[in-house]
Amino acid sequence: MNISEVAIKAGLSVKTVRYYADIALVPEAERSAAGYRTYDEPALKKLIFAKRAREFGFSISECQELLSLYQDEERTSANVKVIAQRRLEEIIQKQKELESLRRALAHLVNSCNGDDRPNCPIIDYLG
Amino acid sequence: MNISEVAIKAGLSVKTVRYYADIALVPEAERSAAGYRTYDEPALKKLIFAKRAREFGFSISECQELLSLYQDEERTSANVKVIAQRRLEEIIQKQKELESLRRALAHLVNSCNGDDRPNCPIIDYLG
DNA sequence: CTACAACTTCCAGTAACAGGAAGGTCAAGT
DNA sequence: ACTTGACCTTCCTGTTACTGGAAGTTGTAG
Repeated sequence: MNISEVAIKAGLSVKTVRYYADIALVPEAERSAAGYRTYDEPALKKLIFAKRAREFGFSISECQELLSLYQDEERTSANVKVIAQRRLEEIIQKQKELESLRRALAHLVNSCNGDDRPNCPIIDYLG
Repeated sequence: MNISEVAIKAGLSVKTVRYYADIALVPEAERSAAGYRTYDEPALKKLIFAKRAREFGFSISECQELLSLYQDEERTSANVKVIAQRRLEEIIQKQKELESLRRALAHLVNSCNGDDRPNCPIIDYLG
């Protein structure tokens, strides 16, 4: 497969696939005589894996770790779980922050008349 | 006030205050003979305003808009409210995304034994 | 033989700063 | 007067995970 075919199958952009090859996250399988990147099934699977991991918000380096574990027959599920749990905690933390922001901002927005006068509790709060 | 004093009072780093001056978000009030940035009370207030707005997740350019409105006696609260409401919607949208991520990831983490065997539903799901 | 699509590398830009180098300035202590 | 050390300046690089675009090469269809 050439890069555009594998990109479509993985649901990634060509740019992203090339980028993943550059940073050695998912290297191409081989190069054609003309220097074109070519991908095989295992490489495609890794791209799909990387894509899903990224969707969960794992960083590139976490994706590295996860991909290593993915390919490691000797892996332990404990190792995988630690990484996932760490990410889960981050998500929960972020949720807490967002919820407190949402409450405060919603309160301000609700108390703002939104009319043509200058008086505004949002501005007052910020200033 | 020199930059470090105003930075402390605004709860920002010196680097950030300098950056805000560079991008003209909150310019210094004047320069001393030696070329030092000096800040007065109004400048400090703007820095504090910018800091609070950033904490709500407003982008720098939104902070620009809000600061203009802050300084505009002719502003309408409607204009302010539009910006805040837009941000509120973004927060709510992000919350939805995070909640769906959290659910999916929590489910995977819960179903993973986390032992010394390679079998792992997290890896299975990603692969 | 000629388009034209798809490929390549390389460089710049994004957001909002942080880190650090090289050098000028200021106030205090000797 | 001199030195020391804290604080200031500008300028450049790095961060994250890509995206956009330029310039040049290759593959393929008509």
